[in-house]
Amino acid sequence: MDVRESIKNLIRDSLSSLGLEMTAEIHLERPANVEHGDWSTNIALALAKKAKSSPRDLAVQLATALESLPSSYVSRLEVAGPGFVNFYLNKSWLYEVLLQAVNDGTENWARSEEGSNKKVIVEFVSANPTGPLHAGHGRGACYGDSVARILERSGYLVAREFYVNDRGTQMNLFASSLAACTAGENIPEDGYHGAYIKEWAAEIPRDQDPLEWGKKRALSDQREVLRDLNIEFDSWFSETSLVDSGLIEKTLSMLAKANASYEKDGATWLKSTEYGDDKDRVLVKSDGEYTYLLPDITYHLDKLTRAERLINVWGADHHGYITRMKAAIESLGHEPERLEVEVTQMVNLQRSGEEVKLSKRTGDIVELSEVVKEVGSDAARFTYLLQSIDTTQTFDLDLVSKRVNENPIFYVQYAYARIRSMMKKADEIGFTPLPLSEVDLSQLQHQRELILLRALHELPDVVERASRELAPHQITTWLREFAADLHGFYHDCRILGDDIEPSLTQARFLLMRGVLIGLEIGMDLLGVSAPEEMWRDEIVEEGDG
RNA sequence: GCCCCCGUAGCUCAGUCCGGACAGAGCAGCGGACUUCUAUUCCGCUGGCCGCAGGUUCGAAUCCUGCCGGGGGUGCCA
Repeated sequence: MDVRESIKNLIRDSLSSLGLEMTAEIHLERPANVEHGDWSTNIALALAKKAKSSPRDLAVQLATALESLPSSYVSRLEVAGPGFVNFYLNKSWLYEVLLQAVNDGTENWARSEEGSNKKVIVEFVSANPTGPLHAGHGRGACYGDSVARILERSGYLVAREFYVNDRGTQMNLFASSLAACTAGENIPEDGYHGAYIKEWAAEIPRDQDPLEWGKKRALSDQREVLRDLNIEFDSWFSETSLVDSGLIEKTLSMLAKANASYEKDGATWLKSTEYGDDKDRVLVKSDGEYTYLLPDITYHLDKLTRAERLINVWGADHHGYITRMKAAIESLGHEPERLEVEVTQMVNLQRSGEEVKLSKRTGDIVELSEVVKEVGSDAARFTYLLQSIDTTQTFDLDLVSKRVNENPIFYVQYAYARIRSMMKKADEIGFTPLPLSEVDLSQLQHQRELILLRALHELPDVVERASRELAPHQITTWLREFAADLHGFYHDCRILGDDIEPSLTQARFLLMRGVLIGLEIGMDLLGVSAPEEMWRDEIVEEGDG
């Protein structure tokens, strides 16, 4: 049983011995300050009013009752502040954490069954196949992939999906831009003017259709940079396929039958205002062409047949579509909650302190591939996942590439490399780790060691939270702190050496195995690599280059 | 006008979901620590009316309301 459950049970028993009904969930938290114990509960504060007692008095009563109960964990109790009861535990619970982590290994530690194999489709990027991905797409790409990894570790069956808008107005404009360029004519005013158009136009073989060729060109370009970022999609869902299969027409008749649409001014409209939208939205234009919305609704209906949860990652410029998409889903009898739209705020790219515009249509773009090439895949991913998607991000290429000492990814990777390096050394000098059961973990008494164990214990909670909140930056934050804990330990505590007690070497080596597992899991969830070694010269060259 | 996001240290950001004990970290600045398994490290100091004003609460950075400031959206474009 987890130490937390054990303590909660103690509290529950104590409260009932005091004749108090449990009305609230018992809240156990890790105090921010270590002087406040290993665990703390505010239950006395929460129940004081009901118990017609002062929080402080109630806390004292609770503590007294707790002390009369036997526990293998609790060594000391304390009533503090306005009425907190603080638990000071003996260290066995921390040693259990280490054993558990090492027993489970990277594959299984901090994994949960919370998702109980529910199917979830994470749809992200879904950029139009009309050009390369730009730096802004990188954020959604890294976020979506990391969310998928976190959900997988939380017991979901995850599919990564890319919706390809391979038909419609934008696609036609793209094709005509390419065609115009090939023919040496001016690109239409509302066409695509990016520098890549000229390059691509020059590549088109004479007998090829610009639209089909351009689509393939764009998709392969996008796929390549995503692969560089360590992102692989399970499926690329083509909008055209929805037309071919007749599903779009089917959606249209379903909406009509549900009385969710109507005809006006020669167009077909969705009654989205009935679900809180500002205005009704056009599904079929008066010229008979579909708007983007209708195929998109069809696509979402299809996804609903394939998964229980749909998670979409959209850029901030699409937030207005959430209401209409949910309106469509709900009007056809589905629960709108099954669609969760995560909106990523803008990325402002800087280089030499100068703002760089992202617009694909002005042609003044910084492509994602440039970013990856300049700062590297790991640094790019880590940087994109450094903060909550709710905040506008300033991605400074100079900072992330040149000034490595300001770049947290190296700090974390270096922590990993240091342990690897120590283990290599251990191997060279013929060190043999004892079997788990023979290692005397009570050797681990140093503050640095205990801090590491506490941090390791947090990881499953952090993963659970990241999964619940769809927030990879929780992992990033933990990883940075955990790496700091490791560096502190590494500085103060030697592992190998003639002057170190062999039993202490064994215990610390085991500790390092546990830390390695924690780092590997964290880095895997972010999709960054865990390097065996890192050398200064190498980095300096990379930073200057 | 309406909708979404943000406003916490000089800078970049955690913490806000689910209210608790003196508000944290990195970078920048200042000062220290390498005969050791990697100093890309470590330790210390400096630095905050948590945008403003009310409200709820024993208790608010966190919840509610209203403002102010910044960004984005608001097409029979995607």
